[in-house]
Amino acid sequence: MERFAEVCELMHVHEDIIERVAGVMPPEDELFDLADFFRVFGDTTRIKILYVLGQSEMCVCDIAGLLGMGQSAISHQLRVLKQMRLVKYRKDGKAVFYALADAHIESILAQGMEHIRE
Amino acid sequence: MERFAEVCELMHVHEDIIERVAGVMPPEDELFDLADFFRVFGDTTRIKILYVLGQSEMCVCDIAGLLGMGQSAISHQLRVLKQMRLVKYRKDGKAVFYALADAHIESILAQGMEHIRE
DNA sequence: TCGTCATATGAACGTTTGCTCATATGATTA
DNA sequence: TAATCATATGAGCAAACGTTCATATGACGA
Repeated sequence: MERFAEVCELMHVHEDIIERVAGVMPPEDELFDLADFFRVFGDTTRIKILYVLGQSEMCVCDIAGLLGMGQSAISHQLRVLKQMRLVKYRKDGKAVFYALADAHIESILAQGMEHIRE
Repeated sequence: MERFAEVCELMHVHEDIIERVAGVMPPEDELFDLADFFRVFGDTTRIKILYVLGQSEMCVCDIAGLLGMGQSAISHQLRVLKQMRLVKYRKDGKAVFYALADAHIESILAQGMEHIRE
Protein backbone atom coordinates (compact mmCIF):
# COMPACT_ATOMS: atom_id res chain seq x y z
CA MET A 1 0.00 0.00 0.00
CA GLU A 2 1.47 3.31 -1.02
CA ARG A 3 -0.05 5.14 1.90
CA PHE A 4 2.30 3.39 4.33
CA ALA A 5 5.41 3.65 2.22
CA GLU A 6 6.57 7.02 3.49
CA VAL A 7 6.30 6.01 7.13
CA CYS A 8 8.20 2.76 7.48
CA GLU A 9 10.35 0.65 5.24
CA LEU A 10 9.32 -2.67 6.64
CA MET A 11 5.62 -2.31 5.91
CA HIS A 12 5.01 -5.88 4.88
CA VAL A 13 5.40 -7.11 8.43
CA HIS A 14 2.05 -6.07 9.86
CA GLU A 15 0.06 -5.47 6.72
CA ASP A 16 -2.53 -8.03 7.74
CA ILE A 17 -3.31 -6.22 10.99
CA ILE A 18 -3.53 -2.87 9.24
CA GLU A 19 -5.87 -4.11 6.53
CA ARG A 20 -8.22 -5.66 9.04
CA VAL A 21 -8.31 -2.69 11.43
CA ALA A 22 -8.72 -0.17 8.60
CA GLY A 23 -11.86 -2.04 7.63
CA VAL A 24 -13.61 -1.54 10.94
CA MET A 25 -12.71 2.10 11.66
CA PRO A 26 -15.76 4.29 12.36
CA PRO A 27 -16.15 7.29 10.05
CA GLU A 28 -13.78 10.19 10.59
CA ASP A 29 -16.44 12.64 11.76
CA GLU A 30 -17.81 10.24 14.35
CA LEU A 31 -14.39 9.95 15.97
CA PHE A 32 -14.06 13.71 15.79
CA ASP A 33 -17.36 14.14 17.61
CA LEU A 34 -16.28 11.64 20.21
CA ALA A 35 -13.09 13.56 20.94
CA ASP A 36 -15.13 16.75 21.01
CA PHE A 37 -17.43 15.20 23.56
CA PHE A 38 -14.63 14.10 25.88
CA ARG A 39 -12.82 17.40 25.48
CA VAL A 40 -15.64 19.00 27.45
CA PHE A 41 -14.80 16.80 30.44
CA GLY A 42 -11.14 17.73 30.15
CA ASP A 43 -11.24 20.93 32.16
CA THR A 44 -11.27 21.29 35.92
CA THR A 45 -13.87 24.03 35.99
CA ARG A 46 -16.30 22.10 33.83
CA ILE A 47 -15.73 18.91 35.82
CA LYS A 48 -16.53 20.81 38.99
CA ILE A 49 -19.66 22.29 37.45
CA LEU A 50 -20.85 18.87 36.36
CA TYR A 51 -20.08 17.48 39.76
CA VAL A 52 -22.03 20.09 41.69
CA LEU A 53 -24.96 19.86 39.27
CA GLY A 54 -24.96 16.15 39.98
CA GLN A 55 -25.87 17.06 43.55
CA SER A 56 -28.58 19.59 42.82
CA GLU A 57 -29.86 21.96 40.18
CA MET A 58 -28.31 25.36 40.69
CA CYS A 59 -28.25 28.88 39.32
CA VAL A 60 -25.14 30.42 37.74
CA CYS A 61 -24.53 32.51 40.78
CA ASP A 62 -24.66 29.51 43.15
CA ILE A 63 -22.10 27.66 41.05
CA ALA A 64 -19.77 30.66 40.88
CA GLY A 65 -19.97 31.05 44.65
CA LEU A 66 -19.44 27.38 45.28
CA LEU A 67 -16.38 27.18 43.04
CA GLY A 68 -15.00 30.57 44.08
CA MET A 69 -14.94 31.80 40.50
CA GLY A 70 -16.34 34.72 38.54
CA GLN A 71 -19.84 34.71 37.14
CA SER A 72 -18.58 35.30 33.61
CA ALA A 73 -16.21 32.34 33.64
CA ILE A 74 -19.00 30.03 34.80
CA SER A 75 -21.42 31.40 32.26
CA HIS A 76 -18.95 30.83 29.44
CA GLN A 77 -18.38 27.24 30.55
CA LEU A 78 -22.08 26.58 30.95
CA ARG A 79 -22.48 27.58 27.35
CA VAL A 80 -19.96 24.91 26.35
CA LEU A 81 -21.73 22.32 28.48
CA LYS A 82 -25.08 23.37 27.03
CA GLN A 83 -23.81 23.11 23.44
CA MET A 84 -22.64 19.55 24.11
CA ARG A 85 -26.02 18.81 25.71
CA LEU A 86 -24.49 17.91 29.05
CA VAL A 87 -26.67 20.36 30.96
CA LYS A 88 -30.19 21.63 30.58
CA TYR A 89 -31.70 24.76 32.10
CA ARG A 90 -34.92 26.35 33.17
CA LYS A 91 -35.56 30.03 33.70
CA ASP A 92 -37.18 31.32 36.85
CA GLY A 93 -37.49 35.09 36.82
CA LYS A 94 -34.04 36.60 36.67
CA ALA A 95 -32.34 33.35 37.62
CA VAL A 96 -31.46 30.46 35.33
CA PHE A 97 -31.29 27.04 36.92
CA TYR A 98 -28.95 24.50 35.40
CA ALA A 99 -29.07 20.74 35.86
CA LEU A 100 -27.41 17.69 34.35
CA ALA A 101 -29.04 16.75 31.05
CA ASP A 102 -29.27 13.05 31.91
CA ALA A 103 -27.98 10.30 34.16
CA HIS A 104 -25.49 9.19 31.54
CA ILE A 105 -23.16 11.94 32.56
CA GLU A 106 -22.79 10.96 36.20
CA SER A 107 -22.07 7.43 35.08
CA ILE A 108 -19.26 8.62 32.82
CA LEU A 109 -17.80 10.72 35.63
CA ALA A 110 -18.01 7.75 37.96
CA GLN A 111 -16.19 5.52 35.49
CA GLY A 112 -13.45 8.09 35.16
CA MET A 113 -13.12 8.28 38.94
CA GLU A 114 -12.82 4.51 39.09
CA HIS A 115 -9.92 4.57 36.68
CA ILE A 116 -7.90 7.24 38.44
CA ARG A 117 -8.12 5.39 41.77
CA GLU A 118 -6.40 2.12 40.95
CA MET B 1 -20.81 33.44 53.95
CA GLU B 2 -18.23 36.00 52.90
CA ARG B 3 -16.94 33.86 50.05
CA PHE B 4 -20.15 34.34 48.14
CA ALA B 5 -20.54 38.04 48.86
CA GLU B 6 -18.59 39.35 45.88
CA VAL B 7 -20.47 37.22 43.37
CA CYS B 8 -24.13 37.87 44.01
CA GLU B 9 -26.11 40.16 46.21
CA LEU B 10 -28.98 37.82 46.88
CA MET B 11 -26.94 35.03 48.40
CA HIS B 12 -29.43 34.04 51.07
CA VAL B 13 -31.71 32.48 48.50
CA HIS B 14 -29.88 29.25 47.83
CA GLU B 15 -27.57 29.10 50.81
CA ASP B 16 -28.99 25.78 51.88
CA ILE B 17 -28.13 24.10 48.59
CA ILE B 18 -24.65 25.57 48.59
CA GLU B 19 -23.88 24.47 52.15
CA ARG B 20 -24.99 20.93 51.45
CA VAL B 21 -23.16 20.55 48.15
CA ALA B 22 -19.97 22.13 49.50
CA GLY B 23 -19.97 19.41 52.13
CA VAL B 24 -19.82 16.54 49.66
CA MET B 25 -17.31 17.94 47.12
CA PRO B 26 -14.38 15.59 46.48
CA PRO B 27 -10.95 17.06 47.18
CA GLU B 28 -9.62 19.60 44.69
CA ASP B 29 -6.78 17.43 43.42
CA GLU B 30 -9.05 14.48 42.75
CA LEU B 31 -11.25 16.60 40.48
CA PHE B 32 -8.12 17.95 38.84
CA ASP B 33 -6.91 14.40 38.13
CA LEU B 34 -10.31 13.52 36.74
CA ALA B 35 -10.23 16.42 34.27
CA ASP B 36 -6.67 15.46 33.41
CA PHE B 37 -7.81 11.95 32.68
CA PHE B 38 -10.63 13.00 30.37
CA ARG B 39 -8.45 15.59 28.66
CA VAL B 40 -6.50 12.69 27.17
CA PHE B 41 -9.66 11.48 25.41
CA GLY B 42 -10.31 14.97 24.11
CA ASP B 43 -8.17 14.81 21.00
CA THR B 44 -9.00 13.17 17.68
CA THR B 45 -5.57 11.64 17.19
CA ARG B 46 -5.55 10.04 20.62
CA ILE B 47 -9.12 8.79 20.21
CA LYS B 48 -8.12 7.15 16.95
CA ILE B 49 -5.07 5.56 18.54
CA LEU B 50 -7.16 4.18 21.38
CA TYR B 51 -9.70 2.94 18.89
CA VAL B 52 -7.24 1.05 16.71
CA LEU B 53 -5.47 -0.40 19.74
CA GLY B 54 -8.86 -1.69 20.81
CA GLN B 55 -8.77 -3.85 17.69
CA SER B 56 -5.25 -5.17 18.00
CA GLU B 57 -1.89 -4.46 19.52
CA MET B 58 0.22 -2.48 17.11
CA CYS B 59 3.63 -0.88 16.66
CA VAL B 60 4.12 2.89 16.31
CA CYS B 61 4.73 2.54 12.64
CA ASP B 62 1.50 0.60 12.05
CA ILE B 63 -0.52 3.24 13.84
CA ALA B 64 1.11 6.07 11.91
CA GLY B 65 0.39 4.31 8.64
CA LEU B 66 -3.17 3.52 9.60
CA LEU B 67 -3.94 7.08 10.62
CA GLY B 68 -1.95 8.67 7.81
CA MET B 69 0.16 10.66 10.24
CA GLY B 70 3.83 11.12 11.00
CA GLN B 71 5.73 8.77 13.27
CA SER B 72 6.76 11.60 15.55
CA ALA B 73 3.23 12.83 16.11
CA ILE B 74 2.08 9.33 17.05
CA SER B 75 5.04 8.78 19.32
CA HIS B 76 4.36 12.04 21.16
CA GLN B 77 0.73 11.09 21.68
CA LEU B 78 1.61 7.57 22.80
CA ARG B 79 3.72 9.13 25.50
CA VAL B 80 0.69 11.05 26.75
CA LEU B 81 -1.43 7.89 26.69
CA LYS B 82 1.33 5.98 28.46
CA GLN B 83 1.65 8.61 31.18
CA MET B 84 -2.08 8.37 31.86
CA ARG B 85 -1.76 4.55 31.90
CA LEU B 86 -4.22 4.13 29.06
CA VAL B 87 -1.79 2.03 27.02
CA LYS B 88 0.89 -0.48 27.84
CA TYR B 89 3.74 -1.61 25.63
CA ARG B 90 6.14 -4.44 25.02
CA LYS B 91 9.40 -4.28 23.12
CA ASP B 92 10.24 -6.74 20.42
CA GLY B 93 13.58 -6.00 18.85
CA LYS B 94 13.47 -2.59 17.24
CA ALA B 95 9.70 -2.42 17.37
CA VAL B 96 7.53 -1.39 20.31
CA PHE B 97 4.05 -2.85 20.44
CA TYR B 98 1.36 -0.84 22.12
CA ALA B 99 -1.95 -2.13 23.47
CA LEU B 100 -4.79 -0.81 25.60
CA ALA B 101 -3.90 -0.95 29.28
CA ASP B 102 -7.23 -2.47 30.31
CA ALA B 103 -10.82 -3.12 29.25
CA HIS B 104 -12.02 -0.10 31.20
CA ILE B 105 -10.96 2.15 28.36
CA GLU B 106 -13.06 0.56 25.67
CA SER B 107 -16.04 0.78 27.96
CA ILE B 108 -15.50 4.52 28.45
CA LEU B 109 -15.19 5.02 24.71
CA ALA B 110 -18.37 3.02 24.16
CA GLN B 111 -20.27 5.12 26.66
CA GLY B 112 -19.13 8.28 24.93
CA MET B 113 -20.24 6.90 21.59
CA GLU B 114 -23.63 6.11 23.06
CA HIS B 115 -24.06 9.70 24.16
CA ILE B 116 -23.18 11.32 20.86
CA ARG B 117 -25.67 9.15 18.98
CA GLU B 118 -28.94 10.14 20.61
C1' DT C 1 -40.39 54.12 33.69
C1' DC C 2 -36.01 53.74 36.07
C1' DG C 3 -32.72 51.37 38.70
C1' DT C 4 -31.16 46.96 40.00
C1' DC C 5 -30.01 42.33 39.61
C1' DA C 6 -28.86 37.71 37.23
C1' DT C 7 -27.07 36.14 33.22
C1' DA C 8 -24.93 36.31 28.53
C1' DT C 9 -21.57 37.74 25.34
C1' DG C 10 -17.49 39.81 22.77
C1' DA C 11 -12.73 41.24 22.76
C1' DA C 12 -8.26 40.76 24.56
C1' DC C 13 -4.55 38.23 26.55
C1' DG C 14 -1.65 34.72 28.47
C1' DT C 15 -1.29 29.70 28.57
C1' DT C 16 -1.58 25.24 26.75
C1' DT C 17 -1.72 22.06 23.08
C1' DG C 18 -0.40 19.26 18.97
C1' DC C 19 2.12 19.22 15.05
C1' DT C 20 6.67 19.38 12.36
C1' DC C 21 11.48 19.20 11.85
C1' DA C 22 15.84 17.81 13.35
C1' DT C 23 18.24 14.84 16.05
C1' DA C 24 19.13 11.26 19.73
C1' DT C 25 18.75 6.49 21.35
C1' DG C 26 19.05 1.75 21.06
C1' DA C 27 18.67 -2.54 18.73
C1' DT C 28 19.45 -5.24 14.54
C1' DT C 29 22.07 -6.76 10.43
C1' DA C 30 25.93 -6.71 7.20
C1' DT D 1 32.22 -1.85 13.72
C1' DA D 2 29.32 0.69 10.62
C1' DA D 3 25.00 1.24 8.51
C1' DT D 4 20.19 0.91 9.02
C1' DC D 5 15.83 0.96 11.04
C1' DA D 6 12.05 1.83 14.71
C1' DT D 7 11.18 4.77 18.20
C1' DA D 8 11.80 8.78 21.36
C1' DT D 9 12.53 13.48 22.35
C1' DG D 10 13.44 18.65 22.30
C1' DA D 11 12.67 23.12 20.16
C1' DG D 12 9.72 26.01 17.66
C1' DC D 13 5.41 27.58 15.99
C1' DA D 14 0.55 28.19 14.95
C1' DA D 15 -3.95 27.24 16.69
C1' DA D 16 -7.13 26.48 20.42
C1' DC D 17 -8.45 27.37 25.10
C1' DG D 18 -9.98 29.65 29.54
C1' DT D 19 -10.06 33.63 32.12
C1' DT D 20 -10.94 38.59 32.84
C1' DC D 21 -12.96 42.95 31.83
C1' DA D 22 -16.42 45.68 29.90
C1' DT D 23 -20.81 45.75 28.32
C1' DA D 24 -25.39 43.97 26.60
C1' DT D 25 -29.80 41.73 27.57
C1' DG D 26 -33.86 40.96 29.85
C1' DA D 27 -36.67 40.50 34.01
C1' DC D 28 -38.17 42.27 38.34
C1' DG D 29 -39.45 45.85 41.93
C1' DA D 30 -39.95 50.71 43.38
